[in-house]
Amino acid sequence: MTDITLSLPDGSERTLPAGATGADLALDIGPGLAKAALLVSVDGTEQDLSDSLLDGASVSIITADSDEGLYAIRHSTAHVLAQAVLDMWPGATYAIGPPIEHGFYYDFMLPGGETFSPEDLEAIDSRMREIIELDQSFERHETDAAGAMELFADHPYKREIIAKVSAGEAGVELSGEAGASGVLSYYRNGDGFVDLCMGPHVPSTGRLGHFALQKVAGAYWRGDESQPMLQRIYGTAWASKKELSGHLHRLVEAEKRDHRRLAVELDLVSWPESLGPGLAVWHPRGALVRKLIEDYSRERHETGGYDFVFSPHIAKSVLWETSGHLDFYADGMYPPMEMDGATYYPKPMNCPFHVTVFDSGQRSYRDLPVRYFELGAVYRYELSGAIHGLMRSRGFTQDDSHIFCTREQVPGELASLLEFTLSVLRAFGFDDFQAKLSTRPDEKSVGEDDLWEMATDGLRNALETAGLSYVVDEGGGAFYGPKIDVDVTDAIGRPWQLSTIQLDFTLPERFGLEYVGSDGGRHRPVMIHRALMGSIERFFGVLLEHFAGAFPTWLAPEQVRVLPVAAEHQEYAESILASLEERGFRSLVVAADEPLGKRVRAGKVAKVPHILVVGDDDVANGTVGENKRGADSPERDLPLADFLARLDDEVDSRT
RNA sequence: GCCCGAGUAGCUCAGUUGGUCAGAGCAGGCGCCUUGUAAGCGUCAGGUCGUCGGUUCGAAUCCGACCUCGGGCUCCA
Repeated sequence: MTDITLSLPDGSERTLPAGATGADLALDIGPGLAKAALLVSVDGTEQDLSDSLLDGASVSIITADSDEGLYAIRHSTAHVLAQAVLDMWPGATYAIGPPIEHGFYYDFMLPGGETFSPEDLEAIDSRMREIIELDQSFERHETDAAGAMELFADHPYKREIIAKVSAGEAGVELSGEAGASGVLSYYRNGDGFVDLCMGPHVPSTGRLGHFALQKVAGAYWRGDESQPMLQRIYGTAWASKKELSGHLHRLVEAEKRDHRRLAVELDLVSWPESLGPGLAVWHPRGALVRKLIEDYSRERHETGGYDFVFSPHIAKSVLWETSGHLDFYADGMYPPMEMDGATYYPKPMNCPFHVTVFDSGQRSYRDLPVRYFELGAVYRYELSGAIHGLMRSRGFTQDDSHIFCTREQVPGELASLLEFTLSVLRAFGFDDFQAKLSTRPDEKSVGEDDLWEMATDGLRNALETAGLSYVVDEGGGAFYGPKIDVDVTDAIGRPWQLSTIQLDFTLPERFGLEYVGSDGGRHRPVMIHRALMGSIERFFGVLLEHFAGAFPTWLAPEQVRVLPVAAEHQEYAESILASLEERGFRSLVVAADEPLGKRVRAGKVAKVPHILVVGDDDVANGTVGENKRGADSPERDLPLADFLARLDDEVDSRT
């Protein structure tokens, strides 16, 4: 047998005996690497370490430091989960168990439709740790469709997968040649447990262990409501104990930012049970912040070339027939109301109303572009299980705009629109954006191909002009046109989809909109739908989580709290308050009925950005003591004028 | 909508195998304290234990239905 020569990532070459595996290679490079090795990448494809390497291949050893390594850990942990469950529930069958962001899941069907309880999770966890302790190896085997069908004779979901894969219907893109060649792979563990799996896996169960089972949930087979409901177990898995505990800690931190919790704690919003699912009332402090957000939005639109319009909450069915909503969006609409022999629907969108405003008179090309803006409340019938605080509700207020322009104006409008969008979002402290371009859906869409193409190109150009990074979601567009969605990343790295810009050639068509061109002829305008914050309610919720309740000074419902040290300083405190209010700062004096420490704490808990403490020295010198939110220690003897100047700067710069 | 879980004072929660189990802290009212930077002391009031029905001598506790809330239902062997 001759030796084989392999190229390594650093450009060097290494020679090993023929038949050498990835594990041999890792050991040859060094014992440390051998210990850390999980997979081997061969010519860009991840494989098991036990696979023999071919002469001339370009290889690299994959450890938990890479996404691929971490994915293998999660995938293999899911495999152990299935092993434990099938071991503990005779007659149970399993479906799929992929790695996901931060972890993994596995879907099962228990005998007799039994379900998992939280106590079961503990028992499964223990069984998994036993399997890991045994350090069973993951052995890869290959077979053909018939062999696989026999092997998984008792497991209908696996058989369905086998049928699909062997028919080349699924998995081809992702599994590459495995699906296309008709070869099916499965893995067998030390104790005989077998799972259909394209791999690769870590070498043995002993390489796992830093995991936690998190929750049980129902999940439809293939995500399809008409399919059976499977029992899904979610877990998280990491390369080290430290990373696992770090992740669990981050989950706790995220929970602390939950807008539903903060909204109640900070007395902003509440959800009285008597109102119904997803319906909130805004308390004075919450309403104040919301008003500030809306005021800012109106101000920007006013200076941004928009005209304000208003529209009713309901309209007769003919409007929704003309718009196409009843054909394409009926599932998302509230049920109709019968009145005086006519049928009315609550509006799921504002666009048809804005169209009717445009259509109320004759338009000239000299009028275009026309930009209508409305903070318009819309009602959408969301599934009850989808409702979530302010983030997802059945009624919300869009910062909605519809722009009517000529085809020639489209590129310029889109470019300036995107710039406007980003500028408004930046004012609220977001500066990390990710865009998505969604193209024509396969079904349920209207309009001619060339219109879709032109619309899509217009959006793409706007993205490129703005220099925004974006991904393409093929088939993700609305029924009436392609769109751009803009996500922001919040303070703890979570993405939130806020803005949407959608081109629409069909609504002007449906409503027969026209303008008179310079040639004296009649032309059809192009329509652009867009929302920046999307839903004001949801945007408020996102801000609340982003800032963890500590709104920047310009948005804080209470900007300054003045605390007299003792009753004798009350008068001075009130004079400070007068100075603040004179300048429009939202302020409060809390009298010395309670100890200072307690009042400071109350101010901190309420997340007031500035707490002023005033005592004898301040009365004598016209100063204040400032205890600023987030500062390490208070600052004494600050001249009032200096503090006011700082406050002005802070509000002006929106920090 | 479907699966799992939860629902005790305004908030956070305790309540062992059904039998003084209707409690605590915070918040709130009142009084004392007059305070220099994250909880001073005392006292009072607050709940049909989500709702309705059932089992039982007896239910916050067990069973059923409903309501509301939470998690999940696109991540493809």
